Amino acid sequence: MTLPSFDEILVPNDQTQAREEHLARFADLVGNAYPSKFDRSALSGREDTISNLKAHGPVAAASDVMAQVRATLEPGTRPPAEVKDKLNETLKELGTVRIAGRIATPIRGNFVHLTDGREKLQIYAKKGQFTLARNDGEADRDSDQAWEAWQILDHGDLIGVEGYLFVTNTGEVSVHVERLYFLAKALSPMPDKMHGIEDAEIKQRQRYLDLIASSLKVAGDDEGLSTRETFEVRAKTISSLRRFLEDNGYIEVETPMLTPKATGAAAKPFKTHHNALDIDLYARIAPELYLKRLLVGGFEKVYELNRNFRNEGISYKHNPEFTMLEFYCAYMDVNGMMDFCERMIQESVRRATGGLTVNYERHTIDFSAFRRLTMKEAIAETGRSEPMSDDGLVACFEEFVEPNLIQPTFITDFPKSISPLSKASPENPQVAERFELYINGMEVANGFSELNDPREQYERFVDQAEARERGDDEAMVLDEDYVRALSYGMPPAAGIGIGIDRLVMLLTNKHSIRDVILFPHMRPERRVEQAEQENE
RNA sequence: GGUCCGAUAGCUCAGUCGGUAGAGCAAAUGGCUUUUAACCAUUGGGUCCCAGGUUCGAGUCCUGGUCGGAUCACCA
Repeated sequence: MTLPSFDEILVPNDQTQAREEHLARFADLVGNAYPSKFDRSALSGREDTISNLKAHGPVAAASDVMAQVRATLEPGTRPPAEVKDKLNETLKELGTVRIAGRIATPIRGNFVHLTDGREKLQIYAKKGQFTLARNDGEADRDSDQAWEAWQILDHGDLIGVEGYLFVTNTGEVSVHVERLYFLAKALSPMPDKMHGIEDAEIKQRQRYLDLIASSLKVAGDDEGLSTRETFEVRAKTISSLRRFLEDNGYIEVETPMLTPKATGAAAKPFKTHHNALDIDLYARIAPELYLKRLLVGGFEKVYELNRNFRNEGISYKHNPEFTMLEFYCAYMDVNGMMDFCERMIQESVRRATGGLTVNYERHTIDFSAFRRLTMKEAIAETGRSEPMSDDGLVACFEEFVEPNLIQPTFITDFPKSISPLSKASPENPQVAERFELYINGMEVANGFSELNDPREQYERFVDQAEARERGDDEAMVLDEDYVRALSYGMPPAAGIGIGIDRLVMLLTNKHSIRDVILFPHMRPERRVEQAEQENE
């Protein structure tokens, strides 16, 4: 086996060579170019990250004062010196701040911005007025050597500074550096500060670089959420869903990802092998049957928010692994679940966006009230005649109705034949007590009254097995232990699965699932020589 | 898998009819040193995705391939 060399992984060019030289000089100047820590100060009662200082700390306060002063001035004019001087006295009394971050602008002159990934803060270094801290416990380098060090810092390096806050002539709150710390080197050059990374492949493969680019970007804020903001909304959405469920008495559980049978949904699984047991296992396609075993066991409200794996096509709304929220509530039926789902999604929209409407592509999606239609009613609205067979009904729905369901809509009364885990309606035994939620033509959720009659559940599995015999390789697989579990008595219950990636797409106005997954599935990267060898 | 489009400097992109490989940003050197995306001057930087073909000559035309994007089909 031959491993690639360091130079094959990081191909040297004029930029990396300059940075390597700077790194060597820093190693000499500070003793250790990769120190273990940097303690940030806590002026505002919390660690002085740049974001905290700008949101809650003295930087926020001073910026407010300057903003008020500026509002009284002609655009482009500098704030009066007396205002600035007074503010600077107050800031200096606060004492020393210690902040760390990535150098967000090329070094040019005395000013540089640092970023903590979200916010930027300007720092000012004046020759003769700061020293360079050593990372090996020795005494600081003097101000001449510190100035030498300042000049060989590169765009993207990670540094810490100790100094006092002040306001510049143009009114920007900055840190006057008194002590400079070198924390880590950026050997590779930073992306273009105006354009960032445009190549979708690099954005996805090297998400770290995409995130750096979005934190360095200077202008052009009309392009919607940055990559950073998109994943912050994703995190907020997920935590709001968890909070909502827990406030309503649900507990989070974890059920197997590696399962002996891929069942609980209609999908093709990934197969793997356990060596010690010498058995094949499948990455789960749904946690559903495990969660309902917990209803049998007496957990009345359970949820699981985690990945499912389906060995199928990749598209703007499909990734081989995707995040699904599934939850089950004992003694509730399909109608109760629709009510609950509606309230929960409204809450997550409110948390993510502050309101109940979302602009998505050319549409404004209004989450304030979800429509409810039976599948047949939805087809009738298109003016088409109603197909007779279940398969025809579903095909007609998927082709003519689904793409046009832009506003949040619950579709109910699915054919029982395609709903093997769902209770049949007492009024119409051919119809399942099931719904799917559609938004912007995408299925976002799927829920039903859970079938809890073990004998009927067995018969449904038999029907699925027959469909499989006929060539439907996505028909559901019989789970004997699940039938056995139902035989002990499962309370009447409703359950639902919500596609989190798709929900986040809607909340962030992203049109590809890959834009809301940090590391979406991609073909492995191959170097040219490798590809050539394999082709021979 | 089908169709269409794309790949040129570290990044963002030009490149006309087939005739010496270009710009901005970034980098290096020097100057400036309270600036607000781009300060001034100079310099360096290229497997034009890969392989083959046509041609006196290919970034450009042709064939095959790799990777990516859009879209259609299947799937949540």
